[in-house]
Amino acid sequence: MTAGRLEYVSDPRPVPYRFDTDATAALVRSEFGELEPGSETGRIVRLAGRLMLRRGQGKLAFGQLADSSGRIQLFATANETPNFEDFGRLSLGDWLGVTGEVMTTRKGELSIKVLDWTVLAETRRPFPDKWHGITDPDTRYRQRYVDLWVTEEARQTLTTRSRVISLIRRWLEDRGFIEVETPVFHPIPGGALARPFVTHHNALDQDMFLRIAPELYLKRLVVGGFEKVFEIARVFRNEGISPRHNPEFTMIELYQAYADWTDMMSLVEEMVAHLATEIHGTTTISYQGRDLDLSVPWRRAPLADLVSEAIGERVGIDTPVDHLRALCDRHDVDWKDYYGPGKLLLELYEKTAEGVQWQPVFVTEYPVEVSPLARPHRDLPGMTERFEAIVAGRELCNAFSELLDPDDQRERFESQVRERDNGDEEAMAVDDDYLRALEYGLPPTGGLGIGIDRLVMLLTDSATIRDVVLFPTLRPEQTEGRDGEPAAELDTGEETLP
RNA sequence: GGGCCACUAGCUCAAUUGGCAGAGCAUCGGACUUUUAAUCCGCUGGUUCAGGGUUCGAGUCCCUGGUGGCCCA
Repeated sequence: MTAGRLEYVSDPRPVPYRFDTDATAALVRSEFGELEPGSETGRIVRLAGRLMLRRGQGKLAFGQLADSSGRIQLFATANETPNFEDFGRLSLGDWLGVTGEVMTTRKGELSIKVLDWTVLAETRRPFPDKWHGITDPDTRYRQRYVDLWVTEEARQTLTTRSRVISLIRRWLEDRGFIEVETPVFHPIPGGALARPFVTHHNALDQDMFLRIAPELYLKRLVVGGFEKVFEIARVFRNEGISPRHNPEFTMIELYQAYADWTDMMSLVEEMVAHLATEIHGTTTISYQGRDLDLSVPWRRAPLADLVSEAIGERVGIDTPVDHLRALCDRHDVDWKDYYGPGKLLLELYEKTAEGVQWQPVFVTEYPVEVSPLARPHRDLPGMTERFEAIVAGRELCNAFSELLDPDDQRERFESQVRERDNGDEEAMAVDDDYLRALEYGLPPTGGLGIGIDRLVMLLTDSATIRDVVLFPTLRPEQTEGRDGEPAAELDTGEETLP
């Protein structure tokens, strides 16, 4: 670390409080991309960014200025650049504000001839190798502020993520959906089968749960008359970390009154095809070296059919429990005594059939037993009008015709409580206020939840969710205080008992 | 939770059979008026993840722990 390096520069000027720019690297390129070698344009521009390459050349110096749009060469001369000696002493990574003339060098490289410059911030820490960057994944995620400068794919992927979310928002708003915000603190965790994070509100002296899904609040809003709503919701699930799981992740959930699950299928496939076209210009993309055809329509296949196909014999919700258990044993699936046929069928599906699907498929007809918020299938007893979209072997979304009947919903909740008593820590609890809302009447409604992180993984060809999350959850670093003492414990304001 | 692998300078990586811890880049000093990861000369820079063990001698072998990656549950 080089502390206070710029104190030794012969003419240190104070770091300004603001710096006006009127150009970016990309703007200069697009406007002057086709200049002949040796051109001088007379056009003066002001831009700012980090110095990422530097080449001293005696009475000349070259550099590369990087901003959020890209990079462009800086050209400094002893005659025309103020404080030329100091310019040559800048470190890779220093932030600069530059005023200069757009020109090309003798070799034809588009450049900014530096006519004035100022340091906007010095880097006290050396930047990573200018060619190799950072390869250690842990360092990349922990020091994303460095990674974004030295790993071009990271910058592009995370920029694409922002773009995807923006496109989704616009696409839904164009279809009459309104965006809402519902509570993150839930008194009762609900809306999904997952273990929550628990926290505590001191003034209310009450435990709260970070939401595992916004579903029940959004359906309350449909009861309240918001006919088309969506929320881009950060949700929190207290489970393991893997290439496909981050404890906090982003879902988009939407609800549409007077619609059913078939409307949700159309909506998903059209929206995803739209996103692929906007991002890639085509609905046929490549993911992890394999083609992925996102063109509408996607295949539809009942869950029981896919299981039957995978295990080579016909099974369904009416297959005897003993036989389903035997099949689970044969396919190395753990089961519990309280599992009914629906749960056994789902476990078999997840073990044998889900991962082998590559092209998009709507897996339809989920058992009532494992779908406590979905409406019973209009034709098939024991089934619900629920589907998941599987793309590249992974769940992309979950959707259904919403369960409307408060009496049925209460029974489903109570069945969940029995599962919890049996030891299933992911089972739901009874939410009386939600039942009260249903008693006021929820109209026929289609609901849908999409995992944004996984969607962005598909659209950016990312192998791990950590590559599409700016700051993925990591174990805390062993930190030290300034004097090498262990860092002070965080004071939570919690009163401790004597 | 289980298995396998990795961890060496700020970054990227070497180090033969267990035998003086090295290079490139960055940093720092110097040369250079058209460079393109510039080039050239020089100087710095190490708790080899931590602790223990074996040994005349450990980056290397053994044990325990840490962090990360991949796979499985």
